[in-house]
Amino acid sequence: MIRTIKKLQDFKKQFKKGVIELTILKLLYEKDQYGYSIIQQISNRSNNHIEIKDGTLYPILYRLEDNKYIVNYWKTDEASRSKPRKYYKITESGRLRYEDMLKDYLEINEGIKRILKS
Amino acid sequence: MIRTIKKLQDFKKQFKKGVIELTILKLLYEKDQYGYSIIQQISNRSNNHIEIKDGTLYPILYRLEDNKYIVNYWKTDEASRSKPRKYYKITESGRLRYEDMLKDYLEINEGIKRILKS
DNA sequence: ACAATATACCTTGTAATACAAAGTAAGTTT
DNA sequence: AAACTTACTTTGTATTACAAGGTATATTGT
Repeated sequence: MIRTIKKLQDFKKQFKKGVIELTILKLLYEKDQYGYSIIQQISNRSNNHIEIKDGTLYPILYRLEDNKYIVNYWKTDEASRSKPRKYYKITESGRLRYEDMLKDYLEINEGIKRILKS
Repeated sequence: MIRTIKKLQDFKKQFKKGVIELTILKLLYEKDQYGYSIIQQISNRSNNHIEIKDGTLYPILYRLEDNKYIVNYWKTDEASRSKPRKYYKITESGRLRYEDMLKDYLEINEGIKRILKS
C-alpha cells in the first residue's frame, strides 16, 4: 500500500479550528467591532495564547457575512482619524448561531475532559 | 469582488479537529488497543458526545504510525476469536507528543474560556 | 521633515483535517 | 441461512487556518 507521509500539523493551529469563529461571534455579540480590533482583543483576552493572523480573520468575516450572521458598515471615528474603519455587527441569526455553537462547544469540551482525565 | 459562498461546516465536526488525535494518543497512553475499540471508548467516555467514524480513525492511526508515535502488531485474542486484531502501541516519542499536545490544548482552552466568559 | 513602524484591509495558493461513501471479510445472533 | 455487528481499508471532497504576498493610511521616533 502506498501512502504519502504527511507531516502532522502544528497542534496549536489544529486546536483553533472552529473555535476562532466562535470567539469572533462572541466578541461581536458584545459590541460592534472592526477587524483589526478583533485580532487584538482575541490576543489580549487570551493572554496571548491565541493569536490569529489578519489573513485568517478577514476571510472568516466574509464567510460569516455571506451567511448573514454579521453585517458591515464603514464608520469614521470622531477622534482624529480621517480614514473610516469597517465595522461588523452581529445579526439576530448570528446570535442564534453563536448560542448553538457555544452549546456544542461546551458539550464536546466536556467529552474531551472526561477522556483526558483518569 | 467575486467570492463563492461556502456553507459553514457543521461545528461539532470543526471542534473535533485536532482533538481527536489527542484523545487517541491518550487512550493508547493508557493501554494498547485496536482501532475499533478506540472508537467505542471515545464514544463511551465522552457520553456519546464525541463519535468518530472508522473512516476517520484509521487514517489517523496510519498518520501517527508514519510519524513513529505508535506501532502496531497483530494479536489473536485467546477468548474465542480466530481472526487476529491489529493492536496499536504508543512509543516513547508518542508519549512526548501527547504531553506536548496536552500542554498546548490546555493553554488554548484556557484562552478560549477567558474570551467566552464576561 | 523624514523614516520607520503600526494600523487596517485585502487576495491567492496550500497543507492538513474529518468525513462520506464505498468496499472486503470474518464473527455473532436470530 | 439471513441479518447484523465487528474490524479493517481506500478514494475523493469540503472546509479550515495560514503563509506570503499586496495596498494604503496613521502614528511615532529622531
